[in-house]
Amino acid sequence: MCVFARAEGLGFARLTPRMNPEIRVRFAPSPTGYLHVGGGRTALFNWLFARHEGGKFVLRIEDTDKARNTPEAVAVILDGLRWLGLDWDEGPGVGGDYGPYFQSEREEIYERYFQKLLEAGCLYEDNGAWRFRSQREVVTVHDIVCGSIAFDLSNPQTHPDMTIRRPDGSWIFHFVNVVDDIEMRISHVIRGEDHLSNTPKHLELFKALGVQPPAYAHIPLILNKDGSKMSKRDAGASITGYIEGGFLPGAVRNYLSLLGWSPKDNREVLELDETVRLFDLAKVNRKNAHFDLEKCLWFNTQYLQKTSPSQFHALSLPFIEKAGIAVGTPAALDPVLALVREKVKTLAEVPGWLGYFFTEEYPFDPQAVAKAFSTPVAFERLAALTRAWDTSPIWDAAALEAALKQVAADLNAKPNELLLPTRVAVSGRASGPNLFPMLEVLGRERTLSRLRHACTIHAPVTQ
RNA sequence: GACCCUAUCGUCCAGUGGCCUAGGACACUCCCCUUUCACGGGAGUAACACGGGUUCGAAUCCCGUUAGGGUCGCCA
Repeated sequence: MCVFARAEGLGFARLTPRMNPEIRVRFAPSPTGYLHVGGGRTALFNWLFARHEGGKFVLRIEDTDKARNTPEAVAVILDGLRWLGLDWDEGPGVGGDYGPYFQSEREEIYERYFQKLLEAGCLYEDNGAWRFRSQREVVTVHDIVCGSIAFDLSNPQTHPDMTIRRPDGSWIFHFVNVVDDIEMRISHVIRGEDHLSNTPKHLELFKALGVQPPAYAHIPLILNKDGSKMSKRDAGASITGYIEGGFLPGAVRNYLSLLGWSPKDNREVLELDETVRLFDLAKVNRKNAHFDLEKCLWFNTQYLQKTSPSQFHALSLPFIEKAGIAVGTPAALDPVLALVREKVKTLAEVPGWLGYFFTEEYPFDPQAVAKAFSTPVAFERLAALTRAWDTSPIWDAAALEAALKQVAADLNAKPNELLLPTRVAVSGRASGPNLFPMLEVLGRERTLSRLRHACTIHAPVTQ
């Protein structure tokens, strides 16, 4: 029998007091090869709580499953958290007083606690594995988010004794999780609601070990927009997807912070320090959230618009380089970026808008060509426009616009009948930045040669 | 199946017994701005799951039903 739990009728009275009044939370991911958006949100809430309370945010890697534990899989998690701006006070890379922070390196600790439970008679062997003998009680979870919930563990059929150690000596999640939370002096466990039903088991372990359990806060899950469970493949499920998709960390952080929590005053675009200031675990709601990529994109545009030109430049550059666009000097890129920045929702969309600024081999969209050059007069007009611009003493947006209007008047055409053909001729497409500023940036030489070239290749072959 | 959680516009959040003929945001529709597409400004469509209670009064409290989610592993 489990003597810790019996303790001559004193029960919880002889529990060891926690020596630290300090707030300490932890994010304890398993290195599965990707960081789930729900995990990112859990980490975020832990981090926000720690920062709000002036406590410590600990990162612990739960890599007891040796099979799929690789350095790459760990790196993905670390990179994702760093990208989101969630710095940890203790954990991989930064150390701390309660390490090591990889479960695979904490073997002796688990062995010690295992012996404790064994000596207390709380364990029994089953086919080589070790099980924890439940006290078969009603265990009540006092949860900051969910309230008090009673779980009746009395029926062994429905609540079998949990296994804590496999025949090969490796450890099971419930056990190491509890041991580490004790050893690392965790004061608040903030995790996904999928763990709520596991919590009574964890509480039994704490009781058997004679340690007062931490406070719990189970936060709602993030599901797909249709309510199904988000898996790796689903859009928006992986933090890496946001990094590669050209999202800004602040935007994703802001969006995720509002899934299950809000400042209660209808504000949505919240700076990080403001979120830290206002974050309140007790005000987290209990309803699962459905993920909406559209809204996340909207946040991204909000944050994108707040970047300075130089920030936008720096942020865009990796995506431009990845797209293989040779931009020449940074100075050549800036004016183009200034034209294009209001058109994009993500950094990944930047290259798509500026390709034709940096090559003469830009493609022509067939639909745009059909629309712009449907009639032979389009070429006459373009030719007249080309002549007028060729002799324009000044090459700036205002001059170009004035000249175009004059040409249109001379030709008895409306100005906007000249705009689309011009745009398609110089860019190959029907939409883009404001035309005249765009031509100003493009420059006289390239604009004129493109106009002539487009007339040559798109003019009717019947002439 | 058992146990647990949840239930306000399509989605995310407000709303904790009377301020609610339910508010904000995303999306959508329309209008304005615009010599493209966007941006921006304005307007609009759209919800208290259902049924019982409690109460002078319920989106708000209670019960049931239904629906969704979670857990029930020698996964984490």
